[in-house]
Amino acid sequence: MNSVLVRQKFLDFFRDKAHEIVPSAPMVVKNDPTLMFTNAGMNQFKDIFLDNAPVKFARIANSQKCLRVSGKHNDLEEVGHDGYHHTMFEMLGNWSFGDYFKEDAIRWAWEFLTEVVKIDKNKIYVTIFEGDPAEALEQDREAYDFWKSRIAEDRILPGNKKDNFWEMGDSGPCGPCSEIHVDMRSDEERKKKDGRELVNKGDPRVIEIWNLVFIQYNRRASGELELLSKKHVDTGMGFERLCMALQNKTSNYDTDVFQPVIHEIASLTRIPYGNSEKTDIAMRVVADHLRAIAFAIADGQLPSNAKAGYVIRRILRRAVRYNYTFLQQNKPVIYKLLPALIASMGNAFPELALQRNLIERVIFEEEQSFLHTLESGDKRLKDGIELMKKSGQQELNGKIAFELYDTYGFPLDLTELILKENGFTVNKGEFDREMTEQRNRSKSAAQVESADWVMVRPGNEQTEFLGYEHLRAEVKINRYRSVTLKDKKLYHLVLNRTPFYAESGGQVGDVGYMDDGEEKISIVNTIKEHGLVIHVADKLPVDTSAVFEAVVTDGVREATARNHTATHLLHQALREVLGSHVEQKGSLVNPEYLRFDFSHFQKMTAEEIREVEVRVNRRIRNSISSNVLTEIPMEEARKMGAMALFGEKYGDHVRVVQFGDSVELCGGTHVDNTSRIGLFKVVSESSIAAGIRRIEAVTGDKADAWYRDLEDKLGAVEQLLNHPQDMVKAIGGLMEEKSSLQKQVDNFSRESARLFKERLKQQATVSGDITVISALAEEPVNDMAIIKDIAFQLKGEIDNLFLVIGTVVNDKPFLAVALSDKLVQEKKLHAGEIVKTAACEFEGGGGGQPFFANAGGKNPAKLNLAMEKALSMAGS
RNA sequence: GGGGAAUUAGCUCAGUUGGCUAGAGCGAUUGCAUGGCAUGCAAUAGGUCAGGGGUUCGACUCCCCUAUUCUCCA
Repeated sequence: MNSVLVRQKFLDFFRDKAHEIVPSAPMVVKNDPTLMFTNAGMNQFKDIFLDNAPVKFARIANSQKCLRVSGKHNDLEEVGHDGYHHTMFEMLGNWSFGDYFKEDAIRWAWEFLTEVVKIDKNKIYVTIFEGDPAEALEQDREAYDFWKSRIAEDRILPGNKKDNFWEMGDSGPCGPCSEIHVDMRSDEERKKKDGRELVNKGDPRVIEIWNLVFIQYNRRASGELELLSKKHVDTGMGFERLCMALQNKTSNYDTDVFQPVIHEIASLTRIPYGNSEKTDIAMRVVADHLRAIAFAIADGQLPSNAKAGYVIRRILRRAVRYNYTFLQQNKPVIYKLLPALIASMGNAFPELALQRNLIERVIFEEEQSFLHTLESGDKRLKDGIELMKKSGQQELNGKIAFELYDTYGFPLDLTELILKENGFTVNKGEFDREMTEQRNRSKSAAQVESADWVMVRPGNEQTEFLGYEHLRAEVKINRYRSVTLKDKKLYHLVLNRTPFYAESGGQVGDVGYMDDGEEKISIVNTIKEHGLVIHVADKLPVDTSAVFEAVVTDGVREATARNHTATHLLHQALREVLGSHVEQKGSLVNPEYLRFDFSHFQKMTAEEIREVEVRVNRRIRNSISSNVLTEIPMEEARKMGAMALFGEKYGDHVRVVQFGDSVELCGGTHVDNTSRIGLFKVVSESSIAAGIRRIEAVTGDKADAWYRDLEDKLGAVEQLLNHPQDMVKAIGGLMEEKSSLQKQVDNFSRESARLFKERLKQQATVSGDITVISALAEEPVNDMAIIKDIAFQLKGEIDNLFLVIGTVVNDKPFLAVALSDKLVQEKKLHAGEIVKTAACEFEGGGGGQPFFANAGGKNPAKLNLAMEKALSMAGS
């Protein structure tokens, strides 16, 4: 059964059981500080489990793109070495929100596996939670009984808390789970050893394919468990594993999910798959990572140097590293695999084909830059090896290996490999110590402690957002908690209603204050977390049950709104001027300025930027009123021509913001008429990644200020030039004049230097076999650069020269000594030493090379003494 | 969020206790050679040593701040 059909059958099956089929949420998580990527199917329903969002459908099923590369689930280093670990994978899941529970979940899982996709019942084992005395939890008897009626009791295995009790995090919803395992071994092997002994024992052929989680508890921050009133089902089945089982393969990579890409790698590298263990691992790594990166980029997460973007970059780099070391590819090649990936997954995920050009360019550029990193690390390591050869060391200092890794991004295993090729080893103990230290530093720096929510007005009513119309409102506190990070203590307040806009969609959160007549609490930021609008305050009100007046700082909000509306107009103008390939890739809107990142492949020309400005400003002057539609079904919004990003959440009713022909899905705050923006000015256009450009612009007062600043500068220049008729011409004339004067000055100083040099030559006295010259340099040759120049010239012209020149610049004495090479060698004289000793005379210091040195001091009156001192050292 | 590092010619990079007249390769320009090209030979131009402060007689080099980039940890 091919993979496309498997996915389809799963969704069809649950559709028949009255489940709503929803699309995969984006792999990149927005608005959840605790998570960078979707790492399980349940992520997009977290708000429902936490009871922060209403249930729209009680039964849901889908296939969710997941990425496990950071945090609790981190499989990155395992990928490729076996047949079943992945960074990105699809999770098939069915959910019940307060609807069906253990019985139906178990019945349908069994029915799907044994009747729809027809897995042999005799190869299936299930596990149930065995209980945990420490938590006072009993064995999950219910699950056991429901299984008992379907499967032989000796195939129902008890599992411990680690395997069979699922928790979302340190706190939150949790509950026992029941796993379904399939024994994929051959008949003979199965006869030899009972499969039940291999369940959860790491045997790659006896694998868990489905986990049914029964959410019935909530864990409090204190660690206590409380029973939930509404129970939920959360299941997850690894799509790739299921395909492997159904296609009777020994590895996920042998299924039709990966084989097209692996074939392509084999043909590009001219190494057949199956050639050797090492090259096979590398090909699996590349195939897996390509998928993860391509989907991440399609979901809008570009590789970068921090946070989520950096995680993506690291995945790509791991692929490049394997490609480089084991497949001998030292040129970018991974980007060439995209067509193969699109051929196998493009149907289920159209975003891949639509963004192909961008994805290829980004991957190409990243490959190139990392290959460069590897090259320079390689060079650095080879330098270290040369040193070891000279000193006869056998083992590379672990600190050096760590430095290579930590600072230059050079992987340890590559260091070890190269050392081994040269007959050396590395001290891994030292390396690990450095690594542990690094970890501890980070941990102590990133400590955030959130206390339990204190419910002031229980009932979890949704916060009503009033901010589109109002900047102040009477509000009450629903709940609050304290948050401690490092030495700072802040308070999170959730209100029944609020005029404050929470940071979202690139627009920063509102600031302002809350006042109950007794005290004024300032709100320093507003953020969104798990569907809650959180007002961040620096102190807790004395009376949390009071009625407050909540007030948003309005000048700031108005400035932000101007920038947000201007962002929409900019987006529209860019598409008109550059073409419809322009897509939003990131946006920041704050009171100061706006920043807009978009896909485009060349630097914008000055004319294009100007044209964009003209178009935006024209629309501002046309005074276009806003037309905001709320609660519009997604389909309708698309019909209106709304520019939307991929992967809105399921069943979403969206808000559409329209200014004339500019139609966007947007939850942000806007001005009611474009004329309120006043003025728009692009202040910079730059590149932030391959195929992505960034525009920064200002509006309103800030744009005024920009032009005023320019005016001031021009005014100042004009004044300096005595108000010429044509400023450009005047400056051009000045520049020309300057360069001709400069030439004259150069000639003069060259001439005075030449004269000075001639004078010095005439002053030369011969003492023994040494030609001594000593002189004071005065205007216009009292310049150390000129003196140096003359000294080097004389050194070339006179044999056995001993030259001492003194001068005074800005009331400070200077001394230069030049010796011909012969004197240095034969008489063991050293200008640096001479100058150092002589400089003591005028309270200074100096140094230099044996043949030329200079010194400076503080007391110009003693310059003569210093020169004499220097001369006295001529020896002879 | 924390640690480490980098920023030198158009590009890629050297510059080892603070003083080597800031260099190399590629590229650019010019001239010469060749019927033309690949190319070869020769010469020339090109630098606020990221920006700002400090220490010092003297800073590309040491210290502090800022910006940008890279990298590791979370």
